[in-house]
Amino acid sequence: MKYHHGNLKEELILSACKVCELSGHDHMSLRSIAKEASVSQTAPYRHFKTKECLLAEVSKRGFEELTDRLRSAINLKNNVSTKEKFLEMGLAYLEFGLEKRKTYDLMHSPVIDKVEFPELLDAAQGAFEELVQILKDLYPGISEDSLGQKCIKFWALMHGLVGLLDMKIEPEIDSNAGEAMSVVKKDYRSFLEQSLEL
Amino acid sequence: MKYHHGNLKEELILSACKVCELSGHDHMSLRSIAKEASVSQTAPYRHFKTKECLLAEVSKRGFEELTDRLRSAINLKNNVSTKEKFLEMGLAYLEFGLEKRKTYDLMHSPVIDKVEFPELLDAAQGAFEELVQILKDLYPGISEDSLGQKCIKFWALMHGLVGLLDMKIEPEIDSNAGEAMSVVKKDYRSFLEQSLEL
DNA sequence: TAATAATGTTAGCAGCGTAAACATAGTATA
DNA sequence: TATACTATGTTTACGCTGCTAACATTATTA
Repeated sequence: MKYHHGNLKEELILSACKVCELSGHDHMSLRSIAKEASVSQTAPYRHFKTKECLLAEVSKRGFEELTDRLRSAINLKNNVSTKEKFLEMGLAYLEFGLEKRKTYDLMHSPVIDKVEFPELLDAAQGAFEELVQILKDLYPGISEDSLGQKCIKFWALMHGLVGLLDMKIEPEIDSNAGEAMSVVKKDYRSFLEQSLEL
Repeated sequence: MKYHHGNLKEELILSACKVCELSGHDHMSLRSIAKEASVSQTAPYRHFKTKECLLAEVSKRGFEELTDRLRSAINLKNNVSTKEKFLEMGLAYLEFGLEKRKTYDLMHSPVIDKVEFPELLDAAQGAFEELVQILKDLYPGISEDSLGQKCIKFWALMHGLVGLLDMKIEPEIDSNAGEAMSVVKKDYRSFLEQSLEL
């Protein structure tokens, strides 16, 4: 075991990602991350000014993975309609949010002040750009304002849905009727199709 | 100054609400709450088993206030259309989310495991019920499934919008075009109207 | 009136983020 | 090549945190 690790910064980020998805961001201590990387408690301070900086890096990785997933969803099949690609993108967003729930929470948590981390904003913008591009393809010649509105609407709906789908809170339509959420869960696709007015 | 406070539990909840909206839930310590209520650091433990229990109470109050606001928005004016009332309710939701942002965050934060606090779930259900009721008025004879979908769609959109409206992340449609979010901010009402298909 | 329960305080533990001082290894310069 | 410097690791320690235990005071009840 050498004194100098060689690649500790990257190792710490990976450990942090692991601990985050395992325990959730409000249960991850710098000490547990350091332990996961088999290094002393204060070693992270040689690579990150504060704990928040390390969390910001985890968050950034999250946005990068989300961007990748959205892009993949769009590009996977070539011989399908733009509308179909758009739907696939929506599903990819939901899947990411549900599979990597704890990371998704961190990405949207107020514990990281995004204003202080420009590269985090850039990573988030990356995901948005995928959306903007496909919306432009879907509605050729659309005005900037309409594009903006559609963009926001999609993003808000997806973000809200991730929260609701995972949440325990859900509207109880009727005491002895099925729960509203299960109706949605049964068929994301038709729900998306209707909600996004496709 | 008497030894026995008489109404400490309620006082602590109010102090906690105050500290929450002032500092955000990840910066509120039991000690600071106790100090705000001018009581010893461990006094809260006579009324709340853990810190989480106190936070759950704050969250519950949040849902109750939200419910009140939604109800008020619907009932304020009597001689307006159901559609108009529905729009007012949407605005009320957004206003609550933006005005009480820190509390809103706590209400949706994973730090409180909602499954462990049934009365918190009840409070959240209360808000949903306002929505369900007005949707039934708006679409008389609507099927349970459609009602469920509309319900989820509204809630997800509102929840997502609160996040986006407050967030620093937003889609950059074009480098030198206005930001998408400002388009929405300029006129919530018309955005809601369009997004909710009214 | 005496016992008991309820509700407050004080003292102290282990875990946390972080700073300071120190140790070791890799790099640049003489 | 010897030496200084920088980068990167460890140890130690501080103040803050949630929480428990032991104790003090007041309210309630037999």
